[in-house]
Amino acid sequence: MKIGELARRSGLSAHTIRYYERIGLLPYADRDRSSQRNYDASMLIWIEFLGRLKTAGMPIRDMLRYAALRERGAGTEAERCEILVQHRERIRAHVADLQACLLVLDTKIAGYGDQKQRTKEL
Amino acid sequence: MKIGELARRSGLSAHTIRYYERIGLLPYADRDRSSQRNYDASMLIWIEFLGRLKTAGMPIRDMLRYAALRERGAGTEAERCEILVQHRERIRAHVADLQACLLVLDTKIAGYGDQKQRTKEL
DNA sequence: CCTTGACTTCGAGTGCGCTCGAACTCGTAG
DNA sequence: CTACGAGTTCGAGCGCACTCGAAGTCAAGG
Repeated sequence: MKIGELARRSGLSAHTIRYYERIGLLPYADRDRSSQRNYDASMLIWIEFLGRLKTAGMPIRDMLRYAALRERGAGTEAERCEILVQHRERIRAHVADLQACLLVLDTKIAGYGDQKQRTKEL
Repeated sequence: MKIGELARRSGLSAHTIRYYERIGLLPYADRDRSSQRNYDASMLIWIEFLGRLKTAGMPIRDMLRYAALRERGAGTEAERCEILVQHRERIRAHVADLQACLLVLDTKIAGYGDQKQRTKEL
């Protein structure tokens, strides 16, 4: 698979894929005789996982640590796991924050609703 | 209250408070004879609410729309309410995304746990 | 042979949300 | 009187995560 197809299938732009390779988030891809990157389907899995981490708010520098350990392969599992566990805690905290915000918004919106109600009643 | 105290009590830096005023997120503050800003406690409430919106991931441009309507006062309630309702939906969607990420992470972490288990057993 | 279009590298530019520093003015305490 | 600390304005700089454009290469189709 060339970069264009990977882009289409992953939802990233080709520019972004090259950028991710440049910074080390994606492994350096094999090139064909005319220097074009050639990917196999497993890259989609990795990109999808990166997308999860991104959605989860993980900064790129942490993804880089994870990606680097992944490149090193066996023997790095404990450290990789540690990164994920730490990030899971951050997400949980963030979800709790968001839920607190939802409460505040519900209250505020209910307040506006009351006003509307009173206006109607006039 | 001068800017330093507001900074201490709100958790923002004085630099950030001035920046927020500059862009219109905080109302233009009254100045004393020597051009120093003078705040009353109600500003803390507003800043705290802005903090909620920020935690909730609202971009500054949307906070600005809300702040502008608030400045205009009465008659803007419906529009303000609309902004909050829309943002509440975005937060809900985001929470759902995060929960999906948590599931993926739990699975991944459990996988690493298994490996650790197997290693122990060797 | 020639065009087309997808690829290559490289470096510069963008948008967001601050963050900082320089140079200045005040009001109060010693 | 003077030194200090807290304030002022202004504009520049920063970190993040892309995003884009220029200039070039290459393989396949008409």
